[in-house]
Amino acid sequence: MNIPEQYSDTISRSELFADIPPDMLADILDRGRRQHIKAGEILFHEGDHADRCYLVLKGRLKLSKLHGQGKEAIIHYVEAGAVIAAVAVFKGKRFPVTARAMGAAEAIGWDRDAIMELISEYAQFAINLLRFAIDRIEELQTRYLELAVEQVERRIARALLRIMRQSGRKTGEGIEIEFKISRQDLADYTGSTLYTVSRTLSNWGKRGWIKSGRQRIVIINPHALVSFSETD
Amino acid sequence: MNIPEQYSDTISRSELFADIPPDMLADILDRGRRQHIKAGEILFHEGDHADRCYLVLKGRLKLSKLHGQGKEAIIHYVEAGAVIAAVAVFKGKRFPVTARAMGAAEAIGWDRDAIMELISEYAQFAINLLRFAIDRIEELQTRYLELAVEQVERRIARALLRIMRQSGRKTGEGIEIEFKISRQDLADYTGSTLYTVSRTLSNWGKRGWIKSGRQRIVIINPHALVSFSETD
DNA sequence: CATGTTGTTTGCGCCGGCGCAAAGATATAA
DNA sequence: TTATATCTTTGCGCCGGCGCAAACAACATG
Repeated sequence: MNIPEQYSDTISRSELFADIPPDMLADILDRGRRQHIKAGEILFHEGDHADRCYLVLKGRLKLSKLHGQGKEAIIHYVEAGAVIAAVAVFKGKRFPVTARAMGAAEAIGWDRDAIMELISEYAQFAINLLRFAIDRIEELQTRYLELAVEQVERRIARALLRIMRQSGRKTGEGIEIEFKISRQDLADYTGSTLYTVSRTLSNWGKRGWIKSGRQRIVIINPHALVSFSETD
Repeated sequence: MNIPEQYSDTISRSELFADIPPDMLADILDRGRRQHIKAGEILFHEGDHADRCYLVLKGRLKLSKLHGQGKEAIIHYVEAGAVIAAVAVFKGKRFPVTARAMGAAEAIGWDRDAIMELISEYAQFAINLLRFAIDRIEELQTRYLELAVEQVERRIARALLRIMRQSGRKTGEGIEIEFKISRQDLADYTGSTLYTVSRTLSNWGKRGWIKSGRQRIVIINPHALVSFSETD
C-alpha cells in the first residue's frame, strides 16, 4: 500500500502515531489495507466477528448499539484520525457496536495478526492504542454520569456542545455542525426521544441560542448553552 | 518486593498476566509496590494527578464519579484480579473516578515509569492492559445502552444479576451478594433513586424472587429476574 | 413541474418514577 | 439495657418527559 499522500496531515496528527518515527510509520501503514466506505454504508456490524481494527482517514462514522424493538443508542461519533474496533486485537471477540459511515469515508484496516506484530515490534504503538481506549473509557464514564443524574434538556445541551467542539465549523451565522444530524439522532445520542429533542431545539431557537433546520444545527450562542447546562 | 504467596492464585488468574511466563511475572511484580487499603478508605480521588496504576489483590473497590449537589454514579465494582487506573500510563492525566475500598483491600501499584518500562520490555503486558481497557469499554457501552433505553425496574434487575455473577456466593437460601450494598448504592449504580429501588426490591421480595435486608441481598430466583429483564 | 418520501413541529393526555415525610427496622455505642 | 445513628419502607402527590396524531416543511426523483 502506498502512503496516502492526501491524508498525510490526518495521519501525522492522529494520536495513533504520536512519537512514532517516520520510517516506522511507513512500515505500519504499509501493513494495513486501505478501504473506502460509501455514504450510509456499514463498515462492521455489532455481533460480527471482529477481525480487523481501523484508523479513520476521512469522513465520519457513527458507532451505535441496538436494543430490541428498534431502539438504538448512539455510542460515539468518530472523526478522521480516530481508531475504532481495537477489540479486534483479541481473538474470538465480536464487535460491540455497529459502525456506519455518515458520508463518504475512508479507513486503513489492520487484521489481527498485523496488529499483534505491530504491538510486539513497536511498543509505542501499543501505548497509543491504549491511549485511544482510555480516552474512550473516560468519555463513556462522563456520558454515563450525565445520563444517570442529569435532566434531558441538560443532556441535550451538553451533547450539542460536545458535538460542536468535535465537528463544528465556523460560519457567518455561528458554529455549524458539519454533518447531517436529525432530531432522532440527537435523541438516540442523549437517551431521549424525537419529540422532546424537537421541542427543546425549538425552544432554544426562539431564544436565539441556535438555528436549526432539517438535519442541520447551527449554534449561535454557545455560552448560553454552557450556562444552561451548568447553572440551576 | 516479595511475591505475595497468599495471592498467587489471584495473580495467576488475573488477565493481566495471561501468557506471561513466571520469570517475567516475578520481575513485573517486583517492580510494583504493595499497598494496603483499610475498609472505607480511598485509594485515589477523582481529579487527583494519576501517577500510579493498580492491580487489585484482595477485597473490592467501588469506582464512582461525582456530580454537583451530592449526586453520584457508581461506574464499576472492582474485584480482586482487576486492573484500575490504567489512565496513569499517560502523563498529565487525572483519575476520572474515585476508588473506595469496600472492605479491607490490598493492591499492587506501579508508577508511570515502571509501567512504561514494562510495556516496552514485555509486549504481552501492553496487550493485557489493552484487554482490560477494552473489557471496560464494552461493559460501559452495554450499561450506557441500558440506561438510555430501558426502564428503571429492568435496569435494577440487570444490575442485580451483573453484581450477582461477579460477586455472588451460594448459600442455603440462594445466591448472596458478598459485599454490603445499600438501596442508595443500587440507585447510584442504576441511575435511579433510593425510593424506587426500595419499592422494587420490596416487590420482588413479596414474589419470593429475592430476600433482602439491611445492606444485604440474596437472589433466590435468578431465572425470574432474567426473564423479567428480558420479556415484555 | 408533480408526487412521494422523509424529517419536523406541536397540542394533548397520560404515567413512570421522583421525592417528601414519617414510621419502622437494624446496627453501633455507651 | 438504653440511646443514637443509619438504613429501609411506604403512602401520597406531583411533574418531566413520553408518545400518539396530525399538520407542515424540506428534499428526492422522474
